[in-house]
Amino acid sequence: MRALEPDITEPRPIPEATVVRLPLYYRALLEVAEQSVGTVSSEQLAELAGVNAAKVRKDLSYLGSYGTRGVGYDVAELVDEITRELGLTHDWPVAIIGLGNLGHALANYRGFGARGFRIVALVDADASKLGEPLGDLAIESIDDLDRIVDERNVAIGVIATPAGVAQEVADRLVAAGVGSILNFAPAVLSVPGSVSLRKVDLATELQILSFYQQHRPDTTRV
Amino acid sequence: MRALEPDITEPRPIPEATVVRLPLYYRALLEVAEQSVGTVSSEQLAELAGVNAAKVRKDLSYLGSYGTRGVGYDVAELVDEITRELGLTHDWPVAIIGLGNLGHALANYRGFGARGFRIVALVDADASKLGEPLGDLAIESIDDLDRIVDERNVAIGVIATPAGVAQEVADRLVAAGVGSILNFAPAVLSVPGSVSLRKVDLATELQILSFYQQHRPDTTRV
DNA sequence: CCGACTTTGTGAACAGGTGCACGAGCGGGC
DNA sequence: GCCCGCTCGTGCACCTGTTCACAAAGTCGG
Repeated sequence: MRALEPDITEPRPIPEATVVRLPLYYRALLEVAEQSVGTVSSEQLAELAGVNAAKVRKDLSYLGSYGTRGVGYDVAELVDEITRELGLTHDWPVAIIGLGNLGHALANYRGFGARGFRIVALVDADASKLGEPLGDLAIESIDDLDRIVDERNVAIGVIATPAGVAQEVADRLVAAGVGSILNFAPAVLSVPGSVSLRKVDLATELQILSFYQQHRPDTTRV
Repeated sequence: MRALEPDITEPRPIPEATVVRLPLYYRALLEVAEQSVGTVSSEQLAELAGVNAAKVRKDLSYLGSYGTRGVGYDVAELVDEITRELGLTHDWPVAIIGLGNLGHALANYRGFGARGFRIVALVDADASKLGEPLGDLAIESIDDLDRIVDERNVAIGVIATPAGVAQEVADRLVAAGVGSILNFAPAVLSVPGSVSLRKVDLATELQILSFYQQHRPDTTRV
C-alpha cells in the first residue's frame, strides 16, 4: 500500500479537535456493536460519547458520508471507517521506557495491547533491572534503544521515566526513528515537528482540579 | 494583603485554557526557583513551559499584575500567587478507588502527594483485597465510602476501576460529597455540573498518536 | 537627572471550534 | 406511488482562545 494515491488522501483535513474525539466515538460504537444494534443516530452516539449531537455529525462528516438520512449510521460500517482512520487496522509496536511503578503498571495494563498496539520492548537505564522478566518480555538496556527501535519497527515510545531524564530519552527515541511519543513524565518535552507528542500528566490534572475545587461557588462549605 | 474582600473574588474569570497552563508555569517556576534565580522574563518562562511568550503574559495578567516592566516576574512572588490560585496552599485529601495495576501504581506514585495532595484512602470492591496494606494505608471497602469521604473530608476521588463500574463509582463519590473526580477508567462519565471531572485516558491517547502516525506526510517510509 | 533599553500588559485582528437551524435525502406506511 | 416523519449534512453566527504589535512603565548607566 501507499502506491500512487493509496487509500489515505483526506478530501479535507480532519481538525485536531475532531481527532481527539474519534476514539470516544470508536469506544461508544464498540459498545453498541456488542448489543447487536445495526444503526445508531447521532443523538445516541452523542449521548454515549458525552458530546453534542451536532458535533458528532460534523465530526463524522469529515470522514465522508457514512450516515443515512432518516436512519442513522450503520454501526459496523462506521466502526470500520474509524478503525481505518485511526490507523488501528494493524498493530503499532510500542516501547515503554522507564519501569518504575508507573512503567510496570503500564506494562501489565491490558487494554493497552487491546486493539492496535503491542508492547514490544521494555527499556530502563537501571542496570539492576536488566533482564527482569515482565509478562513475555524482559527489561532491556537503554543503550540498545537504537537497535531495538530499528529491529522491531517501534513506532510509539512511552516515556515513564523520572522527569530529569525525560528530555534525554525523548531525544534518543527521536534519533532512533520513533514517530510518536506518549510522555508520562512531569516535564515539558520538545521534539521535532515531524514527531507527534502527547502527554499524560497526573500532577497537572490534580492541580487543575484543585483550582476548580477552590474556586467553587460554594457547595455548602468544603 | 487582600484583607476585606476575602481571597476569592477574581476580578475577571480565569479562562479554562489558562487554568490548564498554570500548572505548567508552576512547575517551570519551581525549577528556576531552585537555581536561586530572582526573576524570570515571560520569554524564559515561555521557553520552559513550551508555550508562546505572549500567552504567558496574558495568562499571568489574569492573576493580577505581578511583573515589573523592564525586569520580568519575581519568581518567589509568582510562585506564591500561582500556589494560592491553584489552591495548593493546603492539602487536598484524595481517595483512590480501584486498586488494580494502575491503582497500585498511583498509590505508590510519589509526586502524587508531592505538594497539595494527600492520599487518605484506598478503596476497592474486591473483598479479597480488603485490609491489604499499601504504604501507610490499608485497602478499605467501597461500602464504607460514604463514611470515609465524610470523616476524612475527601475532596478528590480518583477512579482507577474497570470501565464497567466507573459510572457507578462516580455516582457514589458524588453522593458522598466529593467535589472533583479524576477518571482513569476508559469510560465517559457524567456528573453534576457542580462536580469537576477530568479524565486520563491511555487508550485514547494512543489512538490519537496512531492517527497522526498513519497520516504522517511521509517520513521516509514507516 | 536624563535617555536608551528592556519587558510587561493589553487592544485588536485572526484562527479555530461550537452549536443552531434548516434544507436535503431516505424509509415506511397507507 | 405518494406523502410524512425522521435524521443527516452543513452554512452561518457566535464564542473562545491565540498571536501580533505597540504603548506604558520601569531599570540602569553615565
